[in-house]
Amino acid sequence: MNTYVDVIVDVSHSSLDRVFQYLVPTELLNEIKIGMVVKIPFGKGNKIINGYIIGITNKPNYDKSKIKEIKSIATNNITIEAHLISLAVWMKERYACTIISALRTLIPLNKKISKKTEKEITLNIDIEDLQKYISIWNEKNYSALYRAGRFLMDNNKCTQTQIIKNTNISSSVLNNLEKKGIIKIISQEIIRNPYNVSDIERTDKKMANQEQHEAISEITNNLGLDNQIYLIHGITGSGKTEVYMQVIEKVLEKGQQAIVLIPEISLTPQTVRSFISRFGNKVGVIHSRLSSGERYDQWRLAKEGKISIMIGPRSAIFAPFDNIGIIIIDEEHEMTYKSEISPKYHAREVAIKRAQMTGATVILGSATPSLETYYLASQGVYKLLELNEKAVSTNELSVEIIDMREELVNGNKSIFSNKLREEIESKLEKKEQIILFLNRRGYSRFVSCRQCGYVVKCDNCDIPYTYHAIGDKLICHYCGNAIHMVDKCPSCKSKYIKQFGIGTQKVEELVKKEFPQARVLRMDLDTTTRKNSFDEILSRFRNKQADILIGTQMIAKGHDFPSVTLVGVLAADLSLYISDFRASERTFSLLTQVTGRAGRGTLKGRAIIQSYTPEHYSITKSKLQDYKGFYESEIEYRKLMSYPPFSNLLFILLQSTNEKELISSSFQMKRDIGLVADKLLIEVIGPSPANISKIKNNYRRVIILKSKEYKNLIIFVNKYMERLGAKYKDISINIDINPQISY
DNA sequence: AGCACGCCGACT
DNA sequence: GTCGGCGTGCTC
Repeated sequence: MNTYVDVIVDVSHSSLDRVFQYLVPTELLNEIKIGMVVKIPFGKGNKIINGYIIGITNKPNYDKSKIKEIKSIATNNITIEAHLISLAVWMKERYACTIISALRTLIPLNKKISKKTEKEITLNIDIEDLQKYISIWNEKNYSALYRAGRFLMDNNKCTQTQIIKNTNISSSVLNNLEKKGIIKIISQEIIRNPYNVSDIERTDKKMANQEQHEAISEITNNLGLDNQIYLIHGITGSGKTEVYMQVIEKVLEKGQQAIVLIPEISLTPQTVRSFISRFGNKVGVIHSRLSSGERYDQWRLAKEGKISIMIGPRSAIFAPFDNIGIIIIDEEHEMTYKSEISPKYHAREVAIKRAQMTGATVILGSATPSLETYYLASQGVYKLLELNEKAVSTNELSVEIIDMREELVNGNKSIFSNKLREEIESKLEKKEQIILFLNRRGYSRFVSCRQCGYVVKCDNCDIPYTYHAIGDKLICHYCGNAIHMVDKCPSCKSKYIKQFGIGTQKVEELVKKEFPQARVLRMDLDTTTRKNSFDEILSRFRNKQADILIGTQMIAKGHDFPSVTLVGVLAADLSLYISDFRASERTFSLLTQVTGRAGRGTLKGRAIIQSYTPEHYSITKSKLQDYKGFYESEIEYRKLMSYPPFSNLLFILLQSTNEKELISSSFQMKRDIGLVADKLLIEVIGPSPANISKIKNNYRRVIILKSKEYKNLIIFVNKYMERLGAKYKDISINIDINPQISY
């Protein structure tokens, strides 16, 4: 009887996103397995492409005479776990992507994958004989040979790179030594290791405090019993990592594996270090800057069972483990968990799905959980575990909010309040360190009155207007409403109304002017483009080669600077009044994080938050580090406006170089969508200019579809998007469901 | 997607 | 007569 396989072909097109059947040649009968990648002839030209086996059968449901044979098994012998294939199918349904694009994201294929080799040098003669050679070389002034010999005395086994680097010889010297029979050179395959595990000192587990202990036993007692999802809401320094690690220890004892997701390794190096120092070479690390080869090595180690913990960014959720006990998502509120390229999956959602398929437990951890997650925890869908005590006693942090409107009234027009200036001077005098934070991200600007703090907002939406220099206009990005730029405050008639646009560069200039004695470092996207510049700046600051660090949100994450005793937030409002319903959430989270940088050492910490709207709840609640208070206010707003978690948003991004055509097409498309939206319970918002209305000569407009039912948005996409694409083929259409940043 | 087929106009 | 334009349709 013939054996056939169901194959997904490696071509990303919706019309090919279905099963194709192939005949298994007899010589491959015993090798073929579900999850395998095979080479198959495809199409009229019988072009050889990759195919993914997702099923095996004896009864083909296609004309037998037309079924072709598998050519061979793909190199690398990559197979995927069966449940990962189901996961890919789920991703197709959830994210309206092709199965093949889902499969591609979870297999390290289609990239140049090579095994890396390194030459290993071994001494081939006795030490005494080497000693003799060395004296001869010394006598005859063979300096390169002499240096190499001296190095080999101490290291009779080393790699070629090591000896070349340490002795400054060339490889021809090594070849010479090999010819003389003094050394042996063996080419060996090495596993690229992005983190040098052996360099990190091992540490034992710490004593858990009462709270940590309770969390650990709650989770470990229920491991494997159900697919419980936990939310650990733990304040900064409450020791979430210790809880993760002790849970993982139990998981490993059961012979199971763990996946730990972190937002971005370079931002949370300490988390990675502590995992490695606890679990050593059981840990695999995926780094965003890894080459595809390095990535493949980590993947293979997981596949072969040589590691049992995988740490990495969102893609690490696809680690090829076959017996997962726990999936941990640290800083679960971070937006990097949502992929911005197709398939636009959210790692948290995928993690929960994968856990459900495999019976694993999920831990979501954060000091400032996303509204979506905390809402589900409050509804009892997730189990909430709270860590309110500091695990390590740190000094108290006093946070003060400065009303910048008053500063203006008192004649202070500078970006520093009098209080902040005093504090900076005093800390400089005491040789303590200072962080100045200004989140100037993207092009976001808002228009505000310096007299009364009024922010000019759209009448139809609770969204501030965005200033557009072209036409000197104020435009609402949610409904497209536009008014002319105001010349005086609509609220108090003051003429001190203007758009805000101070960035970190300007701050650096002003700091140098006002505090000429201070040594200043600036860290933002512009100063960290070079490789390693990120670490360079951080370590220079940590080594006290500077007094003041000025930076954007990249300095807010879990860095430990024991000598920092003052954090100044120059303009807390910057991230607040951008055209995004998540602005408050992000502001609160950011302020909580950045103020937490002060007082981590033995000295008392202080934070000063400057704001033009100090009464806003995301600012007042961050002063008290009061997440629940913030949540209560924010969830009310979301409910009122019917934003997530009470609805789902589908962003349709339209782009074209032809502005006129784009505008008319966008209105026409809105009408087209309107014809079918009602019966799917979808509300259509827009079209309006995108937040960035033109990028690289492409004009951008957005239509937003809003629905309580996620699946209705998917139905809409599957049923109508292709048709819309065909109708409006001159404009580019991109969709994103529940994006983390508004377009 | 990507390739072959095919049905038309401009050439050797 | 035939070379090559791109519109159409199919891929196990």
